[in-house]
Amino acid sequence: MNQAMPNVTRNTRQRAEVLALLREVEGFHSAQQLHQMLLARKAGVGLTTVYRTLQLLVDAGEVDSTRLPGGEQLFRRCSQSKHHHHLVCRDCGRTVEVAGPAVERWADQVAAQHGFVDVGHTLEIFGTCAECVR
Amino acid sequence: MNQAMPNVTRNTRQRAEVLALLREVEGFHSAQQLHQMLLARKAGVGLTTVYRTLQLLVDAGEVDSTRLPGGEQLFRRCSQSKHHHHLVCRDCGRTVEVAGPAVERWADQVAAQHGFVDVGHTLEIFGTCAECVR
DNA sequence: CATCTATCGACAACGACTACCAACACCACG
DNA sequence: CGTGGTGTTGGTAGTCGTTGTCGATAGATG
Ligand SMILES: [Zn+2]
Ligand SMILES: [Zn+2]
Ligand SMILES: [Zn+2]
Ligand SMILES: [Zn+2]
Repeated sequence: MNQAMPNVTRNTRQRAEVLALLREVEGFHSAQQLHQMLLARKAGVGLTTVYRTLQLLVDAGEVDSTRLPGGEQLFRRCSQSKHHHHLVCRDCGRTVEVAGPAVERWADQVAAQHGFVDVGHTLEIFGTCAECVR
Repeated sequence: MNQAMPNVTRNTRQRAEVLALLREVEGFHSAQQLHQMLLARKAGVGLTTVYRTLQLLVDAGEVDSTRLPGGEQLFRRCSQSKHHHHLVCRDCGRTVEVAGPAVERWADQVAAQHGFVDVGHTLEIFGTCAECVR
């Protein structure tokens, strides 16, 4: 007959391609950009699969995601697994990982002062990097 | 003949309606939500105009905007016109306006250290407010 | 190999948002 | 008050990122 247990993650060629690309790429990129790169290297991966794989990786904590002011979602494989934030170039996606212990404390403290619990935060710094200025 | 100076902001009924609504409403709402409210009160304001007016208000610093995790843009008339951030309850949407001069300086300084220019940032603190804990 | 089923992917659909453009209505001026 | 011009409106069509659909495909297990 059969048994119910729809919880197996398969090791497919497409997921390996996406992961390999993310390992070589620097900074944040959109799903569509990554898809274009995969096309360029003749990796056979559909756009839908790119989206799904990225979402899987985000859920698994393997990939960080942020959103452009326009709402577009960007993805990046992060080197650190601990909590940190990003300084991102609006034009080329170059990213610097930054840590601000003082900011973390400030955020928690402000929230506590107002009686908030289970506190989290989002913080992104945007700008144009030195390369893109020229 | 004529003179060139396309920089006059007119005082239209539609803009007054949007502003009046924003004055009565509490917390963050999407453009479409606000449009629905305007429909309900029989104010004749098109969706396009709602979007345009909100963008005007954001540019003028009269209204603050943030983005839902899904990317949808939310708007709120803020009591302060100067730069500040928000502490938002995940459950009820209650919002506290907070200011952190130290954070502002830190963000600009970090960006400058890495050669970034034209720098901006986003910062939101999320949590569960005292009311919603009970 | 055989079989089961998670996964793929081309395409359609969706939702937020914007461009278009002819009709409209502020408002400075006469 | 009229009137002219020009900033503004708004229905509609289109853009764009993202997700749903569903038959075809291909991992994994024995
Ligand atoms: Zn750059
Ligand atoms: Zn943090
Ligand atoms: Zn609450
Ligand atoms: Zn700030």
